[in-house]
Amino acid sequence: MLQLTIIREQRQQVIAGLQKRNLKDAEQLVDTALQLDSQRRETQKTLDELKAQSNIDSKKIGELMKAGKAGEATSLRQAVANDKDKIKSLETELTSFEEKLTQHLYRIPNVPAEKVPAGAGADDNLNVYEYGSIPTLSDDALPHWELIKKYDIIDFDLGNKIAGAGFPVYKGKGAKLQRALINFFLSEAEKQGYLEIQPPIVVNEASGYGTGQLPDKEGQMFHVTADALYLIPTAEVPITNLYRDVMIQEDNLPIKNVGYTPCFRREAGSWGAHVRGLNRLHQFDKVEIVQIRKAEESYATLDEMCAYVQGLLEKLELPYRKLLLCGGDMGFNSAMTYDLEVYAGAQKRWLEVSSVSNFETFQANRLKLRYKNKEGKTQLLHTLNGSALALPRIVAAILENNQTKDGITIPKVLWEYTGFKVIS
RNA sequence: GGAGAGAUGCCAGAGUGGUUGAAUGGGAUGGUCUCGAAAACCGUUUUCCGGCUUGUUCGGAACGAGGGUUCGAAUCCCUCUCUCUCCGCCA
Repeated sequence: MLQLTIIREQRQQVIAGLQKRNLKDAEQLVDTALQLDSQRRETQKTLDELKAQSNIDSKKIGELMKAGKAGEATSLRQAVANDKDKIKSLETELTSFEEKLTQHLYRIPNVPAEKVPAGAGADDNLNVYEYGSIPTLSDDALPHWELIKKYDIIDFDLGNKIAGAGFPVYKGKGAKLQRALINFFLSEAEKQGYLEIQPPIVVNEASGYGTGQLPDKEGQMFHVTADALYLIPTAEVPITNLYRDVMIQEDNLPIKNVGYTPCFRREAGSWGAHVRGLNRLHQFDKVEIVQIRKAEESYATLDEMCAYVQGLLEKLELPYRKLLLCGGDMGFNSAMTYDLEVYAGAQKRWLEVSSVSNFETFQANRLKLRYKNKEGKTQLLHTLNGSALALPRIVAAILENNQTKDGITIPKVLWEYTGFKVIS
């Protein structure tokens, strides 16, 4: 949620920023917020004055009663009673303005950072870096959904039987490869100073609002209605919400957390012909890194986090490219996002395996996540997160790119975690 | 699942319906003292919203949450949430 003070003080910049997201009604969104805000303030002003007078009168009544002059208090009591009705209706009005304002602010996405290019969609993203060479596979190279059958390591039919489409079952070396990747990612993160967190994989409604999944995206989460819980779409939600309503000691900054969790996504309406095999699932595993930083260092941190994720891909010997997302392709909450995509040789496609974002104060404002600086001033912190990494597409790329006549070779760096070097 | 107890500031813990934003103790922090430290003593110590004369300023709000009674509620009433203890069940 954007900070109202910023909308007030930098109206033009906010509008211009939102327009980079290809929002046509940016100006109207901002001005409606400003209008609701000024109505709210006006109402509060009158209300406060009325309450101040009524507080004074009540105090006087108290003094008169103490002094045993109950008779003299009668007329004052009448006056206060009259004001009470006005106060009540003004309070209702104020609450309604506040409610409308909050609901409205929930609908305004974050303002993209200066470096973010304007654009409507994926075509306008900037390819800022490429690593490795595109693998040249023989003509009979198999896509991963064939390879998993050939080696019997991941079974979609079994998953379909016990749960539904998009819930694969990992077997034997397939399961071990999952476990190895998770351990590899967690160990690497720990070496970088991230504290491992194992959070619940369901969250309550307040947490959904805290990180911006709610309102709007409830259709994308599995909802346990009987208990008012949501299955998490990413570890970002529980981990970032650990710091909801928290005033952080400056000495404890920066905060660096890493967590492995299964992730659940309904992916309603996003199934198409090109979404096969592991490319898109309802449940998948992911290791997520989260950082909480002071405003002045958050962009350096964004670079640092990208560099870390890129390092993982390089260790896994996967060719990748790094995209700076344009305004129109960025998530609702983000101020700046880099996507990392690996190349899957048999599908001949780039697959997004990580998305690293700086949310600036957008989440912190909702979360009330703050710290007190050296001057004793309370300030919102910046939140950042990134996948490091999402498993299924990494597995897909490893399977496709590393296939040989004798089986699939496992990247060296994983050997100590898998205990085997080849899937055959 | 059954029975009971409770929820107050950074923590512990008071609080007859009328200067209680809140006693007291602890912690933290500034100062005095000291060569330095401890002790002692004296201060300070929540957050949100609004106004303007942007100030060591004025007003409003907050004692789990939401309602109600009252001129006035931390204090009385109702609903909800959560925590703890005991019993039952159980990985």
